[in-house]
Amino acid sequence: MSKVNSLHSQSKVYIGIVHQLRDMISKDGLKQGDKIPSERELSERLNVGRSSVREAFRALELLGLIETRRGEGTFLRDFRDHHLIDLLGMFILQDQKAQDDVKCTKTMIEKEALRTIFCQKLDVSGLITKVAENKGTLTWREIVEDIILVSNNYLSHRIWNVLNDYETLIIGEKKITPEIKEKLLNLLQGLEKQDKETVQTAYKQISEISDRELTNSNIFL
Amino acid sequence: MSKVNSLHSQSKVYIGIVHQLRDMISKDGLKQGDKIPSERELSERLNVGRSSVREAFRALELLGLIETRRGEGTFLRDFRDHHLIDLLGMFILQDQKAQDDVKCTKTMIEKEALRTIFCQKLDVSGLITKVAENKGTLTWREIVEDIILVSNNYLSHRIWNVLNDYETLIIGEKKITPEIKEKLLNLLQGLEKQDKETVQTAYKQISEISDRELTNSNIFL
DNA sequence: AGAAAAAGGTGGTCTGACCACTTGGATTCT
DNA sequence: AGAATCCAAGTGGTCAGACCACCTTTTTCT
Repeated sequence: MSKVNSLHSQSKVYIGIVHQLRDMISKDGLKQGDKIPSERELSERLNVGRSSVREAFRALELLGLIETRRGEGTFLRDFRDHHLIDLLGMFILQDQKAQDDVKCTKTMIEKEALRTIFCQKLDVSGLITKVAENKGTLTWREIVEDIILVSNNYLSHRIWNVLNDYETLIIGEKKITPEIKEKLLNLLQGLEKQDKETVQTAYKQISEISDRELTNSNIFL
Repeated sequence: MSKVNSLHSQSKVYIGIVHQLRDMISKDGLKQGDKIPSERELSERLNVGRSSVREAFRALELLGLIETRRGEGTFLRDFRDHHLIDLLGMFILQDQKAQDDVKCTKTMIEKEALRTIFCQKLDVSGLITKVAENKGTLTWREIVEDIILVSNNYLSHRIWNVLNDYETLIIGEKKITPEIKEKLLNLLQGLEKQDKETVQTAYKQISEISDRELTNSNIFL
């Protein structure tokens, strides 16, 4: 009984429920979109009050990890869908230093991804095709995300996503101009041909172009 | 009345409360450490049930935005102290690949910190003294943390901390052997003398030593 | 004055009661 | 039989009230 308190000795019940939930998810192999036991059932199963279950649910909901639908139930959400950033942005927006940190860290991840792709000679031919054939539907985010995905570090990808969300919230979406597209192709081809110089130059150029636009956007803040 | 629902038409009350809280914080100029009105008071002021206030509080608490102390009250936390990543980690980092990703990402942050320190010629003399005079009380974590702090990217620091916690949990704490201490001093002095070669060599050596020990530890997993 | 006890405030939790909404099966109509 | 309707059960959303445990402050007792 009351596994909630036995395993994770923390005081708060709702924290215990969060942990239980996580265990339950991994043990039962629940995937995104699957249904989670109802509040009432959980409260019985775990010997806790329904309100405590709700507290845990609401916390996870705000984090974007679950989704509740009135009259239907509670469901696991696609982890990629987090709206963490709305929240964070809502509370942190003011801090200029934090914004700089976000930019630095994001850049770091991007560079590292490029480095990894370069050093491990990972295949980017698909990406080149994608960019080359693009007819305007491609977003900047999508491309950079693809690049990071090729580098095959899911964690970095997640962090980058969070940071990008945050930045987008403040600055807005970056557009792909023909100019950027060209540099982007240079960069990708540089990766493919193992041409370090080209990659570095292209990346630097893209950064400069972006910064130029960012500065413009910033005026309005 | 019920400002909660009037302004932000969203259905859920607790979401409205989160927004109200945000407004309240910026309007009253609350800083980290300041006390937030009690659950009972808020529930009266906003014409909502106390349980709804609690749901909002628990969500913000899990996000690390507020802190509650039984018998005392609820307080604002350092916004930059969010444990977003902890949460993500808790739910996402479960397999071997994820662990590799953690190591890569952690290394990336460390390297970037070194790069920043090197390029911006930041001062590490204090660190050198600290390491040199160390009488065994210094932990590996502390040193690397200091290095990252010198690079002055708080966000990276937070992420690194989380990743390090995660790794420590799985692998255990790294010790500082005389061998590592020596390489560490080389590295720091390299930074100070703007000697790129020394820094790179030292970092590589330290990595190798660490990996050797990590491999040993891993046997027991 | 100092120590001990009581009072008041605060978060932590549970219970029970409604409400609003969705769903699916039973009922009714054609 | 088939289609449209209705209704009961299940689920989340919210509230009110009751305790408990804990901390601080005040009062009381010595």
